[in-house]
Parts: sequence; structure tokens; C-alpha cells
Amino acid sequence: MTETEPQKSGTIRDRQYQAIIDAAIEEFSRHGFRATSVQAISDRVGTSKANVHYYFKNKETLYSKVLDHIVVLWNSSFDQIRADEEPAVALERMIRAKVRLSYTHASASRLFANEILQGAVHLGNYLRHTQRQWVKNKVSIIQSWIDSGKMDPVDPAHLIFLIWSSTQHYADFETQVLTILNRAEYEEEMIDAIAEFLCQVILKGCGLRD
Amino acid sequence: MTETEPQKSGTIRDRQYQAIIDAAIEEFSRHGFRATSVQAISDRVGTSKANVHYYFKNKETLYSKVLDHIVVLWNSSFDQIRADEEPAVALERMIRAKVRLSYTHASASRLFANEILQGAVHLGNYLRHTQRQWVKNKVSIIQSWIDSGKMDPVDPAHLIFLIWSSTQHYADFETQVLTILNRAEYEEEMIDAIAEFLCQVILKGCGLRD
DNA sequence: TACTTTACTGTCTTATTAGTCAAAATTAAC
DNA sequence: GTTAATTTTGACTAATAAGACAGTAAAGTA
Repeated sequence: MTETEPQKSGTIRDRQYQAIIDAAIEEFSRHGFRATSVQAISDRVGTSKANVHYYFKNKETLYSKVLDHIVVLWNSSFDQIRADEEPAVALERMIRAKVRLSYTHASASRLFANEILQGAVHLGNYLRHTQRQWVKNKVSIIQSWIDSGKMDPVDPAHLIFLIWSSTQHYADFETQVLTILNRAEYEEEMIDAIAEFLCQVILKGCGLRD
Repeated sequence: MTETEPQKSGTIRDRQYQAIIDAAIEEFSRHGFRATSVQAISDRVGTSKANVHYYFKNKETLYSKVLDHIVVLWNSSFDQIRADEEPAVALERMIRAKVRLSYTHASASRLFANEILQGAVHLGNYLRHTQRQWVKNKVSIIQSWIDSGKMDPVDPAHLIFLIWSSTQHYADFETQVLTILNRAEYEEEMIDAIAEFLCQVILKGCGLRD
């Protein structure tokens, strides 16, 4: 009964499983798959390397489970916009949600970025199926807004990419942003300002303000 | 006289030095510093691992030189906008230049992203001095446009980040973008469309169109 | 040609790290 | 309290990779 999804039963197994996943997210996000040692993960958890291998057959499996974990998180936060909403309202909610996600789950965001950057070897299926479908769906909603004259005719897919890139940037390029702005870390206040700025420019850019 | 900048003199030295740098950009951008083996780089060049160590003391040095190389490239492309230009013209040129750069130097862009993602250990100084100064300068130019009522009052630093993130995204997240759009690779035509889209939304978002 | 410098290579050493395994410790079950 | 299952560990193995080095090959120079 080794090496399956964490059972609801065993408290110990659950706790450790989760602790290892959490530690792995931190380590993998900071150093990438290859440069992360299983030893570093076990150290962070406070257990032995062999014990990590007791929970996860190998490093590859652990990495995959970590990605699954992040994908679930991503999906649950991928705000569901609806065609019957006002585009300004829906898009603003989407932008603000994504800015918050980048702030609250920066490590996960960086790990995801790392994986894509290296060619998305482990996430190919997710991109090809789940995410492509998700985008297709949002594209048609945005297109319906355009067709009914509620917003400017901009390419819906690129609009989604614009929202993704501009929001994720603050997590993925945190070091660059903070260094240039001469700050030690983000503050709530700054996150709000970022969300405000992005809503302003992007919405107006789509003919949804002023 | 080993291990210095490539001399103008020796043709052989120059060619090999450059060949190693080029191969290293490809390998490092695809796998990151740690996961790239010197062997893989020498294979790509078509020489021995020991020969790479003849040109570069160690892997760390090679990586640093590669980053220097990219930084020079970056700086030379960092389009110089001037306060006496029309903001719409200057910003549009800046966006288009950055979209092209992401297309023509995708590997370099990904390597840069990788380095920032991991905390910019090797680029700390560059960010703190060169790049911070560059941003400061552009910020004051944009601010002058705002003050003279030529564009909407948006935070200039965040506007720069928006341009960086949205343009680089197409290089760094190439895999994701192509997978979702179901394409094998970018085409000139698509690059133009991206540049057009970004100019449209960002410029209008700053009150510079319509 | 003889000699010097530059370019290059095969081999070896050392360090790191993934993964195995048998046994020990802990926890649960009866 | 004894037994069984689960959890944990230290020690070992094997693979990979960085870097050193001594020596060879090739260019350049006189």
C-alpha cells in the first residue's frame, strides 16, 4: 500500500505526504527539478531522504505530484467568467484574482514558470487538454462581448495571454521588480496598486473605461 | 594568456570562444545552470569537455560570460526613448522592438528569465545598477509626458513592467502559447499580429489612441 | 628546419546525489 | 502484552559530472 494518493485514513501518512509536497514546492521553485536534491527536501521537512523515497518512489514522481497539486490550485483559481456578465466586471475580477494568486502563491507560480520555460515536458498533456479547452471557452465568451459591441475588437486569446503575463510577472520576476523598485518585499498596499494599474490600462485598452 | 576576453588577434580563439558561448546559451536556456553539463556544451560545439575548460576556467565562469553577453545584447536593444518625442511614437517603437527581440533571441530571453526566477544570483549587480538606472531614466521621461498632459497618469514603472512582461511572455512561455494556439512554431505574421495587439491595448490603455 | 606558443584530448580523481535495502523504531490491532 | 503493520533510518551502491593534469597535435615564428 505504498505510493498512492494520500489516504484519508492514516493521519501520519497524510501529514507527512503534505509536508513533503510543501517542502518540494519550495525547493523545486527555487532551484528547478534537476538542481533540487531529495536531501534538501527531506532536510526542509525534518526527516530522512530515505523516508521521502518511502512516500514517493522517486524524484520524478514527487515532481509530478507537485505539479498536479499546483494544477489543481490553478484550476480552482481560474475564475469562471460568464457571457452574461458585463465584460468590465468579469475581466476586472479576473485580473484582480490573478494578481492575488501571484502574491499568495508565488512559489507555485515560479515553479510553473520554470516548468514551461524548460519546455513543459511534464505538463504537455495539461496544456494540450485542460488549459487549451479553458482558453477556448474564455475566447468564445470574450468574442461574444465583442460581437455585441460591448468592447473593442481585440484578439481574445492574446488578451488572456496579456492578463496572464502581466500578473504572473510580479511573482516570476519578483527579484527584478523588487530590486529595481528598491524594495525588500511586496506589501499589501503595493499589490493593490498593481491590480489597480493593470485594471486601468487593460480595461481602458479594450474600450471598457473612460 | 589563457582565460581572458577573446582577443581580436587569434582567429581560432575567437571562433571557438564564440561557438562555446553560443552553444552554452542554448544549453543553459533549455536546462538551467545546474542541469546543463559541460559535456553537453562541448558536444554541441563538437569539441572535448577539456577544451571548454581550456577556454573557460569553470562552468560558473562560462555561465557568467554568457550572462554578460546577453546583458550587452539587452542593453543595445533597450531602445532609447526621448522626452521630446511623442509618447505614442516612442512607446510603440519600444513595444515593437521588444516583441522582435523576444522572437529573434528567444533562447537568450529564456536564459535571462531562468536567472531571475532563481533569484538573480549572478545578475544582482546588473539589476541594482545598470537596469535600475535605466528604469529611473525612462520613468522620468514618461512622467514628463504625463505632467504635460500628453498621456493618462499611469505609474511609469509599472508601465515599463507591463511592456516587459507582455512581450517577453511570448519567448519565455513559448511552449504554453504555441500549445494552446495549436501551432508548431511562430511565424512572422503572428509576431506582427502580437505587436499590433499589444500596441493597440497598451497605448489606448494609456490614453494614446482613439 | 628547429623551436615556441597555442589549441586540444584522454584519463583520472573527487564530489555529489538518486535510489536500494535490511533492520530498527514506532504505532496500531487484538 | 504480544503480534502485526506502518513508518523511519543509516549505510551502501551506482551513476553522473566537474575539474585537474600530463601530454599530444597543430600553428605560428625565426
